[in-house]
Amino acid sequence: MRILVVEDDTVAADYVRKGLMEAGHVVDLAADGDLGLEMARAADYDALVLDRMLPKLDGLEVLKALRGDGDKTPVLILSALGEVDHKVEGLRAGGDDYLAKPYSFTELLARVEAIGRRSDPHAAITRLSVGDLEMDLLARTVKREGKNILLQPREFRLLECLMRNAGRVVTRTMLLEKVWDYHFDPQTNVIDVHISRLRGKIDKEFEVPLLHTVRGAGYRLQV
Amino acid sequence: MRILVVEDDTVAADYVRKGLMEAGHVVDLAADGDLGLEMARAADYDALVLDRMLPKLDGLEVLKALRGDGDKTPVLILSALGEVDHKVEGLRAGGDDYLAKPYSFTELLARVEAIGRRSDPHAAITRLSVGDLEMDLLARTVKREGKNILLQPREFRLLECLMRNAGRVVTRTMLLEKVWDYHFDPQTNVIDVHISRLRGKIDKEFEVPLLHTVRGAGYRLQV
DNA sequence: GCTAAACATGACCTTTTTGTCATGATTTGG
DNA sequence: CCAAATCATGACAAAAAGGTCATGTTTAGC
Repeated sequence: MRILVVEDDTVAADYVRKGLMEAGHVVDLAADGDLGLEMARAADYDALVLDRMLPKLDGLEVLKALRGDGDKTPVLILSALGEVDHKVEGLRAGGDDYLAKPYSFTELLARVEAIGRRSDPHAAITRLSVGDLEMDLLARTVKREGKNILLQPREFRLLECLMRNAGRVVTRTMLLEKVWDYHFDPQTNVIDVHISRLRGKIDKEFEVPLLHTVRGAGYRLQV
Repeated sequence: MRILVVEDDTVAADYVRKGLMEAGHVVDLAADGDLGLEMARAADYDALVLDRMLPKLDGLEVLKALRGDGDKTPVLILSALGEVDHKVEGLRAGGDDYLAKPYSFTELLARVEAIGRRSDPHAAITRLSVGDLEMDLLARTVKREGKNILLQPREFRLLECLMRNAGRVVTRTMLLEKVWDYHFDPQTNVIDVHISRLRGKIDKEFEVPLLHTVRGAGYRLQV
C-alpha cells in the first residue's frame, strides 16, 4: 500500500514510517500541512495518516480541502487531543478513523490497514462538480443550476479535463494531450473553437462565468 | 442509512437504536450472534454495529463469517475489552472500526456514519462483463479476449443495454426505449441495422457468438 | 496610445455517425 | 415444401460532429 504520513514531529514520523515500511508498505512523508495537501493531491495514495496539529495548514483543513476536491482517500487522523468531541469533529470532517496519542504502533498499523483495505482500487469517481456545475461520468450528463446541458463528445471530454483540474490552469498542451490525444501542435485553433463552443453552453446564460482564460497559459475552471 | 445493531444487552441496544433512529437512520436489532449473522446475510445493510461478546455466536465469529462470504458491509465492533491487542484483533478480523465501552453515543454515531459513508449508495457499477466481453462504462471502452473494440456511441448504448440484461431477452420495444428514446415504433429497421453492425464488431471475428437472435421477441446476450 | 501577440467567434467545409432503403437469407406454420 | 413473416446486410443518404479559416476583439509591452 502507498501511504502518505503527514506529521511535523520528525521523531514520530520516522518511527511510523519505519514501522509501516517493515510491514511492506510504501511510505511518503510530509512535514507540514501545505506540503501534505500538495502531495496528496499530486499522487494517488491508498491511505493517509494525518496529524491533527500541523504547521502552516491544520490537519483538519487539509482533510477538508481534500474532501472538497472529491478525493476519497481514506484518512486516519492522529492527535494528542483524545476527547470525544475532537474525535467526532475529525470524523465529521471526513476522516475515516481517529487515533489518539499516545498510541501503540501495532494499533496504528492495524487501523491504517483497516481503512486502506476497503479503499477499493476500482472505486472510481463517477461525479465531478465545480460550483453549481455538475458532471455525471456514467450518465454522461452535465447540469448547471440543475438544468441539463447537452454537450458533444469532444466538448464533454474538454469539460471533464477542466473539471478534473478545477482551480488549476490547464495548459493548451495538456488539453491537446488529454482531450485530443495529440502529442504535437496541430497549428490550428481547435482548442479556441471548442472552448468557445463550451462557453456558449456552460457560461453564456449564467450569472458567474466558470471558464476563465489564463492569458499565455491556458484555461482554468473555477467559481 | 440502514443499520443492523447486534447487541445482547437490551438496555444498551435500545439506547443505541433510539439514538441512531433520531439521527435519521433505519435500525434493526439482533440479540445474539446467530440471529445477527442471519439478518446481515438476508438484508443489505449500510453498516453493522457488532458487540464483541454475544450469546451463541461471538461477535468476531460473526464478522469472520460475513467476510468469508465476501460481504463487505462496514462493521463497527463494540466491546468492553479496551486493550490494544483486542482492538488489533478486531480490525484484523475485518472490522472497519473498534469502539471500547464505555463509549459516548455521539462518538458511536460519528463512527458509524464515518464507516457507512464510504459504502457509497451511489457506488454505481462501472464495469460490465459477459463471457470474455468486457465494458468499462467510465472509460467507454469495450474489449473482447482482451482486444480493444471500437464502438460508435449508438452501438455502445445498444451493447450496454444488452449487457445489463445479459441472459435475458431484450425486446425491440425495450431497445427502442432504452437506446433510442423512442416511445413509438419508427417503422424502420434501425435496430436490425445496428445489431448487424454490432455483431460485425463483437462477434464476427470470434469463436463463440454472444449476440443471439430470439425470433419474434428480440435479442439476448449470452455466452 | 500603438502594435503585436493572444484569444474569441461566426461561417464554412470535411469527416463521422446515424438512419433509410432495397435486396437477400432464414425461419415458421400450414 | 411453400408462403409469409422475420431477420441480415450492403449501399446510399441525411444529419451531426469536428475541424479550418478569416475576421474581429482583447490584452500587454513599449
